Amino acid sequence: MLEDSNNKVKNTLGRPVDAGKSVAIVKAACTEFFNHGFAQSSIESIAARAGVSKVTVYNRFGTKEALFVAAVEYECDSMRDALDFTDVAAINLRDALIDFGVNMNAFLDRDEMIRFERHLAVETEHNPEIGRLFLEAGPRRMHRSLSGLLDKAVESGKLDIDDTMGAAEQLAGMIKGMADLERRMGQLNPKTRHVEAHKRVTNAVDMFLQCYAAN
Amino acid sequence: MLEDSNNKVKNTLGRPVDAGKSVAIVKAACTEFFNHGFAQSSIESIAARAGVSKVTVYNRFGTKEALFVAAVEYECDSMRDALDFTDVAAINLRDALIDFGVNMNAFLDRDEMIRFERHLAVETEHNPEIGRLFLEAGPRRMHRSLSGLLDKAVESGKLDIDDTMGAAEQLAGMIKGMADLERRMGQLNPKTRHVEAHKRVTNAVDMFLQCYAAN
DNA sequence: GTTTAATTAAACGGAACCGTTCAATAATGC
DNA sequence: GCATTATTGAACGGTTCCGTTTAATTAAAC
Repeated sequence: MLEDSNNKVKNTLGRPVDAGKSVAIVKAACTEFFNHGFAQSSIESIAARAGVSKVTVYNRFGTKEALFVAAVEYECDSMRDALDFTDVAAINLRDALIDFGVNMNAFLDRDEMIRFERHLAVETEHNPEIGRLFLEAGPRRMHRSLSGLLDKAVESGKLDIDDTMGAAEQLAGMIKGMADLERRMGQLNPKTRHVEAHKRVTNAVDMFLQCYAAN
Repeated sequence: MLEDSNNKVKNTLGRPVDAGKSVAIVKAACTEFFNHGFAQSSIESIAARAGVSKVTVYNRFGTKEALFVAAVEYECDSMRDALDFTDVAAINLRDALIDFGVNMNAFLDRDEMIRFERHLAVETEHNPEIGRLFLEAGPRRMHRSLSGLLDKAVESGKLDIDDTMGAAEQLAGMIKGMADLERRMGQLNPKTRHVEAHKRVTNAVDMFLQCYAAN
């Protein structure tokens, strides 16, 4: 994903490009950007964190904005990789849905993800494209994944749902509940958040199944 | 809410303080802060927008941070005032809930609110207290309001719900759906968002009633 | 008119940062 | 050795901004 050759013909002459440095820069950029925001992050601190000179950063990425976009893309790639709760090996549907919900919550509950979402949302005001990148890499992917799970349950006669995408949206919405907002506003109790989340998930799944279970 | 006298004994001597200026400053601060973020906003542009000298801003609010807090409080006050969909005079419960959902969605769908939420979430990282202020003034208030509406329906025998706060959370979550995220990431189609929202609300309410309607 | 306090414009010191330039050095192929 | 490219450190010009100071002006009470 990180194209290092800069679209140039591979040079056989001179000092070779150290590919690891681009990765180090992007990782450092993620840390800085998604912990302090775009404007608050300086290229120099990113370079320092990456163990690289500022000039190298500019040589590889051109501008601060381009580096930010690269950081977003990198983070989205990580999301894509980490977002495979699809292979739920649960025996019954209820357990599968609860599993999905608990995993989803745990995924969203990580500090990195919270901060990433916060700062990304602000930067979409300057560059809407990165908002689309994020949604495609994460939420929409997860939405389709849950919808697919429901599709299978419909096919096997366990559920009776017309619009599985809509139903998946309902379930995901209930699973998030108010915690989504409380989390983003930094008001989720670290001690009780996991217990509360589990309760919220089971309640949501049970309510959901009560409605959509096939007669 | 805006205390202008600075805890001093009212002066009868000298030039009197122009109370309108504090309001103008806070309003200008809201515009700047919640459109460009804290760090990107300069005291000088706020002062200019308020038609006031920079020194006056510092005389009244002391620091940039204090001004930001004042702006958040002002915005939260506005929220409190605007957040009265309580008096739903709908005849049947379904209409009342749909009304509530549509109003809530319209409230959240305003550009000012979207930007306010975005920038506030980022600033909670530096100052968690403002996150609490926001949640109390807005979301939690609305949550209790919806829960109260459900309570009445339970009392009058229309609904059968043990945990009305939990149920209200479920309904609100479904009403938000994915749109909440899409909106924050700047990917909600301006042309279809209202229609989609209405459909999402009615579907959520119907699903909700199907589950919790008293036998 | 005099006194008192609020307000202003202008300027300042200090800091931070972006993006560039330049000379020096490092790592490769020949 | 030489040629070539990557990389570095240091410095620079330009900009922006914070928070303060100063001298001048304004609006009220007396």
